[in-house]
Order: sequence, then C-alpha cells, then structure tokens
Amino acid sequence: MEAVEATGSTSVSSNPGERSARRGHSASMADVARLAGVSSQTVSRVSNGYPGVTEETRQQVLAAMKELGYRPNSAARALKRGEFRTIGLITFTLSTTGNVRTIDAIATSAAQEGYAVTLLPVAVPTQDEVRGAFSRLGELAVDAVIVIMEVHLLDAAALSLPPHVQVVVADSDAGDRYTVVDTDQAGGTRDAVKHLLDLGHRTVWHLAGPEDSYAAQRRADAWRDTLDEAGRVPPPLVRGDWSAESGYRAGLGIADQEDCTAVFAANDQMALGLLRALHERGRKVPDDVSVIGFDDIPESGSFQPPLTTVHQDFAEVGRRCVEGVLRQMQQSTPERGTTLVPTRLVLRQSTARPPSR
Amino acid sequence: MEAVEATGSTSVSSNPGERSARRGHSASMADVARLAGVSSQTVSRVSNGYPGVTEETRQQVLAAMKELGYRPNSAARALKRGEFRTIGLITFTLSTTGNVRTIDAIATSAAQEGYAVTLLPVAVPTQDEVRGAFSRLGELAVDAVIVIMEVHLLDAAALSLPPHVQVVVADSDAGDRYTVVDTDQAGGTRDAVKHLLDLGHRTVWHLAGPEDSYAAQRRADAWRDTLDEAGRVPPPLVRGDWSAESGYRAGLGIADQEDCTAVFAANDQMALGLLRALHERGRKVPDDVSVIGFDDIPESGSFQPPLTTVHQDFAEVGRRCVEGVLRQMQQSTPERGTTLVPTRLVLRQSTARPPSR
DNA sequence: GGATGTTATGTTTACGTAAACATTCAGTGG
DNA sequence: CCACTGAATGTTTACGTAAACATAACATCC
Repeated sequence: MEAVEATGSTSVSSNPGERSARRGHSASMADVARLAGVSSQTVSRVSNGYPGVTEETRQQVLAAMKELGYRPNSAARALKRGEFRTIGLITFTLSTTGNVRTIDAIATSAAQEGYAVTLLPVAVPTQDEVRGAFSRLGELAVDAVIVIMEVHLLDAAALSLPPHVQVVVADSDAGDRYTVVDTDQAGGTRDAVKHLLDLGHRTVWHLAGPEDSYAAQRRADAWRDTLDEAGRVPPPLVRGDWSAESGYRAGLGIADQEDCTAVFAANDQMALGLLRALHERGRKVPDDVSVIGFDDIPESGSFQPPLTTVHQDFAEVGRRCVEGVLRQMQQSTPERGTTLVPTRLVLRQSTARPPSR
Repeated sequence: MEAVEATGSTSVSSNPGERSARRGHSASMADVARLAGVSSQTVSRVSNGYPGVTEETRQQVLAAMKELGYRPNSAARALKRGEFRTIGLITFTLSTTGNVRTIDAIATSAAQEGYAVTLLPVAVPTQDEVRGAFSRLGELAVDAVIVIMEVHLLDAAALSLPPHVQVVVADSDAGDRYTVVDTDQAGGTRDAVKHLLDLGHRTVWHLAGPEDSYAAQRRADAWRDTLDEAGRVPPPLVRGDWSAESGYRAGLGIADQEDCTAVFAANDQMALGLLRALHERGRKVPDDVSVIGFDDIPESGSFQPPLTTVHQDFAEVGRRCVEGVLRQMQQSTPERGTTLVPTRLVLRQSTARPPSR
C-alpha cells in the first residue's frame, strides 16, 4: 500500500505533481498546460518542436513538463496521426544465425529512423499459423511489416493484411509481388565453387540445406549451374538440415567417397559437422579435402581448421529492409523487385589445391 | 496507378466497402455499425465478446465486420483502455547466444498471453545510451519492460521510467531492487567443476568471460568457491571475451601449462577456440586435457571432440520473465527477488580421467 | 494612420474505442 | 393491469493528442 504511490519520483523534493494526475496515470498535455499557464496546443507545439513559440514560453512549458514528468501518450498520438511509427517483424524463430543478425540490424536501423520494432513470432511454419499471425497483426499497432520467411508460406496470408500496411520480404523470392531484400545467394555460391575449381579441383560436392528452404534451394541451384558452366559433372547432392549434427552425419558418407576432394557446405554449421566427420575418418582438411562454408559465423575462424567461407552481410540486409519499408510508406505504394546484397569470400585455411595423387 | 487500389481485397466480388472508409483507412466501428444497422456500442460489444447481444444481432455485426474488413484500431483501444498490451525489451545486441533464445522465448510466451514485444536496441553499452533508451521508452507504447543487461548500466536509467511501467531484469543481479530471472550460474559452474574433480583432476583451470559481464563474474566466483571448498588450489584465472577467437588465444597459453589437465570455459565459443589451440599444440582432448563449456549451444555436440558442457534453459528464462512481468502488472506493484533457472550438465566426449602420468 | 501582414497563442474539433449511463421492450408477480 | 425486473440496445462522454481554424497583438508599408 505504498508501492502504488510512485508518481512524482525524481522530483519528490520540489513539490511534485499535486493531484495533476488522478491515479498513477502520468500527466497529460492539459496538466502541463495548466501548470505552465498556456494552452494545451502550445504544449503540443513545444512537444513536437514546431515553430511559433517564444523561447520564453517554450522554457516555461519545458519546465512544467519536467516538473510533472510529462511523457507524450503514444496511443493518443498514434490515434491522432494515424500511424504508429512501428514496424512489425514476422519470423518463425530468431535462432537461425542469419535471422538474428538481420533482426538486430533491422531494430537498429528502425530505431535510428524513429521507428520501433514489434516482434511477431510464428510458432510453427505452416500456412495456417502464418495467416494467424498476419490477422493478429491486422489489429496490431504496426505501420509496416518485414517478413523473414519462405514466401510459399506467405501467399495465402498476405491477403489478410490491412490495405495500407506495406511489406518487405527478406530471405525469399517473390520479387514479382513484394519488395524483396536478400543476400546474393547465387553470387556467393558461384564465388565459392569457382574458388575451388580455380584451385584445381575436378568437381565440387555440395552439402545442401533442407529442401523447404529457399536459400538452400538457391545455393544448390547456383552450385549446379556453376559446375555446368565450367563443364564439370555435379556429384550427387547431399542434404542436411542446416544443423552441425546433420553435417556430421552427411559428412560420414562424404568421407567415404574416395574421389571427393572439395565440398561446398550450404552453411557454416554443417561445415563444422563435416569437418568433424572428415577428421574422424582420417581425411585431412585441406590436404585431402577442401571445405568451404556459407555465412561466416563468428566462430568459423576458430574451427579446425579455420573455415574458408562466404561472408553474408546480414546487417546490410536488415538496413535495406527498413529502408525499403520506409520508402514504401512514404510513397504509400507497394513496390516490387529484389535487392541483392553482395557477399564476400573469406579465405581461411580449409581450402587448398587438391592432392596430387 | 493500380497498386493503390487494394481495399476490399478478399471480398471484391461481394460488393465491397463502398465509401465506408474515406481513403484507404480501414473501416471503423461506426462504419460497421452503420452497415449492420446497429449502434457502434453494439459493435464494440461483439468485438470484445461481451454479453448482452442477441445471437442474431451478433451474426449481423460479424457479417458487416467481414464485409468491411473491419479491424479494431489498436491505438484507439490503447488510448481508451490505458494499456498497450505490449512489453518492451531492452538489450544491447541480440547476437549473443543466450540472448536470442531468451528473446525468442519471451516473444513466444508474450504472444500466448496476448502481448506483443517491442524491441529496444541499445547501440552502445554505456549508461548514457541506456538512459536514452529508457527515456525513449517512456513515450513508447509499452506496459512493462524486460531488461537483458548488466544491472550497473541500468541503475541511473530506471529512474526515468514512467511510474506504472513494471520491470523484470534477466541475466543480472539486483534482486534487491527488481524482479530478476537468471540462470543458476553458480549451480551450473559447481556441477561442471565438481564433475572434473570427480574424474580425478587435481584442480581445474578457468577460462573466464570479460570482467564487465555479470554472468562471467558469477561463473568465475563459483569456480573459485567450488575449488576452495574442495580444498584445491585455484590456478591463475585466464580471461577471454566470450569469442572463440579469444578462447583460442588464451588456449595457446593454457596449452603450454604442463600441469593443466582440466579447463572449465565460461562459454562454448571460448571452449571451441580452446579446443583448437590444444589441438594445434598437440594436447589431446580429453586424453591429456579435459575441457568443459557453458551454454550448450547447438553446435557444441559437433565440436572436435563433442563438448561436455552446462546446458542453460534459455527458453525457461524467457518464459519466467514474461510471467514475472505480467504478474507485476496484474498486481500493479513491483516485486523484488531472484528466480534461478536450473542448469543441466551434458556429458559428451571432451572430459575424461586425467592422464595417469 | 489605417490597411496588411506576421507572429504567438488560444479554441474547437475529430481520431476510434469503450465505460457509464439512458432507453426500450417483453415478460412477471402482485 | 400496472409497477417492476432484466435483457438488449442506444446515446453520451472521455481518453490525450494535434490539425484546422480563430484571434490577438504588434510591426510594416504606403
């Protein structure tokens, strides 16, 4: 029965808010206006930094604000302005390497632009779940949406979006229907495979990600294309599920392939598992087998041996997502088209010339 | 010039919203009420599932809602009700292993309770930055705050929080001032160190996290205490910065210590670097040196060798954070005290009896 | 010196919702 | 059969803000 009373807080000594606020509700513009002896509109002007206020009046208002601990009520503001200055973020799980960093960048860029980011977790990656999330989102305080998700799950869902909410999709295709920002999967893959071919490997094996992943699909396609263009025969494709564990299991199989001298793993985690499998089977990396990854997770430099990999600029992806969403909001027209963020090959010690035999 | 027109969407065929909404603004209760031939209050009742509405009327209203694609305006709702049903989340970076998973769990639990989660990234971990974030937060649409952060950065900041906003702190101490949820750092450390001692190691080295980290500090303290209690002499403490790279550097030094047979690394990433350093220096794990980590990141089972480590239940931490915050909101009283989430020792292949010598 | 700006400020109103209060109407008991 | 109850519905109002529209005071120009 004393904790409820905590209104004045910092200014307890200097004659706090009186009955300014009824319960514990913070002071409103009207309260500030009363104390400063001006109209609430003037308070509004000061609050928003609008011109047409004497420096003197301004100071009085600011003083009153401070005295009462005034904070603009964002709900009222949003209601009046018709915008929330908030971006919704729809993902399955944050726990994928890329996602986190992208999200981090999104949150940071958004903050810089004065936008907040609201998380919209989707428990299970099914169309129904996604649709559910979207319709919940409809009544959510959100001006725009960034979706990090395979597009085929999105299709049905997007229909239930309120009309004025803009969308940007990361990590997917569908540039024909939405603004899409993605890492240049094909370019990165090409660099990786070419690097191995340039070293003298006859061909390159591929440890792919799960079939239902767009990124995995793209990387697999680009791998095959690059080999085709170079006139090499693609070995059978080996599948994992992104996890190090799956990389290990797949790696045990690959290790038995005598003729395999180079492997392109679709991500660093699987590369990690692969390294372990090769090590266990006595195939030396990079002397017997070269391994290259994708992502450049922070740990990859500490693998045994340090992993050559394709660096993804997740931060840039995040930034461009925000950029795209804000641009669409300004124009209040949806855009289409895909923005590709380039990758960079990071050379470490897991790739070398093939054994001379 | 065709993209702007996307209002009726799903119900294009069935005589859409007419001039119901002026521009592209979605329909309001008044619009629905008009169409259904009832008062807006009745619409409100249906919308909120309140009693006192005939099934017949209810159906009419629902039909009208569907027709117009009505979505409650959350800003107006928040303004009226005085709550946003949103929890703010303050962190530096999402990119720490633990943080992401905790945040994921927070978002999920919050969603289950009908709360949204708004991200509040703090660029640089300084008191000023944090204070800035808090005051921005003051005018943010947030009912409560979960802070994942060292408490010493929080101190000055919390003062600028609006009085009715409840706080829960994760991953820190300060149970005397806030509700705190944390992993049982001491318990996990104790288990790890005891496990090594039980195997027969004379003492255990510690590869600690950075000094400014509360978790690192706690783990280092518990390590020392456990050794003290067992009557063993703690070797000099070695510091890293959580990164695999720092673990590698520190590991090179540790590898030279002939008498070192067991190392407790404060996280799995550093353990990874340590493994690499030991490998390079020809010290076999676990034959020559046992290594144990902390966190149980998904990859740790694929290290060379698979890492014995202390599993943290980040999801549970997240869940309890939300629980705590909601409980405080209901009571509208802040609580104090710390909730510890237990850890679990995961035995893999990086620990063994010490070499017989 | 009066018409005309210009600047600082005040007043009214609307944003969409939901609580509080008002009304209507059908059924019930005395 | 009428006052009374209670359920269904309608009307009024307030939440806090800011745009739109006044007004007031004072400087400026011819």
